[in-house]
Amino acid sequence: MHKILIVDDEEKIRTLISKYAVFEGYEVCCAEDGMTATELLRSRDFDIVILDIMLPDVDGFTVCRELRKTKKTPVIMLSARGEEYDRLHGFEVGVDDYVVKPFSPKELMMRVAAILKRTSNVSGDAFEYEGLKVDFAGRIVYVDGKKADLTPKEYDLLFYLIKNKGIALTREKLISNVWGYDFFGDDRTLDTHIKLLRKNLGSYSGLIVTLRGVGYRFEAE
Amino acid sequence: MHKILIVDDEEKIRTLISKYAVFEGYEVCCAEDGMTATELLRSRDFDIVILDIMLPDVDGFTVCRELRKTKKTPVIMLSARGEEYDRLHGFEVGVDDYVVKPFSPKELMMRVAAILKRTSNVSGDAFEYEGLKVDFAGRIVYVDGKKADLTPKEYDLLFYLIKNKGIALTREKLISNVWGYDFFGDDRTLDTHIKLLRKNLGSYSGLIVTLRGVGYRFEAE
DNA sequence: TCAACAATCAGGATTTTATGCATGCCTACT
DNA sequence: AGTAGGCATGCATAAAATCCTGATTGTTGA
Repeated sequence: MHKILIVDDEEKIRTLISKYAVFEGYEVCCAEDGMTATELLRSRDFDIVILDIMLPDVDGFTVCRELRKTKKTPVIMLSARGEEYDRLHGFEVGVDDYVVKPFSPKELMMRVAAILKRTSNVSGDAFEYEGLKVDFAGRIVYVDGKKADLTPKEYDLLFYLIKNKGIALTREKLISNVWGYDFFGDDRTLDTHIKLLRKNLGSYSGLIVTLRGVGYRFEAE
Repeated sequence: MHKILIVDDEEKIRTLISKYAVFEGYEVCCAEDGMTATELLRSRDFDIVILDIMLPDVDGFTVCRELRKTKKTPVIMLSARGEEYDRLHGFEVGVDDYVVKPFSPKELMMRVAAILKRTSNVSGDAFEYEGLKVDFAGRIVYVDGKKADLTPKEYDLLFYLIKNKGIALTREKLISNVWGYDFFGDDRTLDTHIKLLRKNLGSYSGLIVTLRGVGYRFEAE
């Protein structure tokens, strides 16, 4: 179950979003000012934050910037109509999406779902799916609790696949991203590494799906 | 052209919205009470419904709830000022957006456009029509929730059809775009792939309409 | 009804991927 | 230095999956 933090000074808005979010099955937590939000974000882990720009004390951007110093929890900004220019500003701070007030709660929930789908499993510095775990910081792969012995290339390949899970990756894309744009090796090279990687993933080898005539796709979910 | 149903008991309101909607190029239909609206919604397909809460017979929520039993046509609710609490009630019923009276017709039209844009099938990287869903990024096709197993050609063909939905595509056009300008294969080749594709689409095979002497057209709506 | 066109079918041809093995490079250790 | 071992790569072959074709059957519209 995903945890959402809703930050807005208007009680009506908080309640509205909250209701929809609970209805969608999320665990909700609210804050009405920037300081409280920052404190909550520091002490607890949320899966996503819905953040109003205009807050009584510090503004939403500051909260976001502060958050970014330690975590990369996804952020959706709520901006009042006519604050469009903030959009550019926001991306520098690391905002994931924008919704302009007055908004449709349904649309907001759709965006939340979209972002969560994109970031689920890949929570910052680790990926986990059933018995498969990848520690990005340590470059360690666990298969059913046991360390799997991946070679550098195998790890790089797996890493790229996971980072783009659910997306059809062409052979070209894989090769140029894992090997480098200047690599002109044999096409079979990729096959071979996929094979080795699959072998190492044991029962999870099926997560790497072959797309004939296209490439591969990593499927977790 | 999108079809709108306007439901309101006040004739003045209906006319006002209607005028703007026609001006924006929508096809408009009106109802002045809940029963008529429900009947219309059942017998015909609209792209969006603008629904007043206060109606002479059943209220807007009931109409919406009834509608939701069979369709997911987007709904914009019109509520009189001071009925804010209804907002919270609305989510249970599946309302997409709210507009408080008195409203600016321009704003209403903007919201209509926003919702239509968001719900009109091809929303960026996915296509959805009833139980048929195509995830373009992942090259995955879902038929009634289940993954369909398309071959590369089948997928390419479907993709091209969807990207050009509503447009009559000649055989030549299809072949040169899906196979390549230099392909001089048999005409049966296209037939065969259409057949296989239809088979994979199951109950949605009818979306691919045969145009005798011309080619095919993908129809979603 | 007839002619034109589309749908269907099955199997051989073709394309693409998987696999196993050999090679050569690089690093670490002796 | 020399050497062993690990790793990336390339190739040959095996195994699939997918495509295409031509004959045949079914359907449509004038």
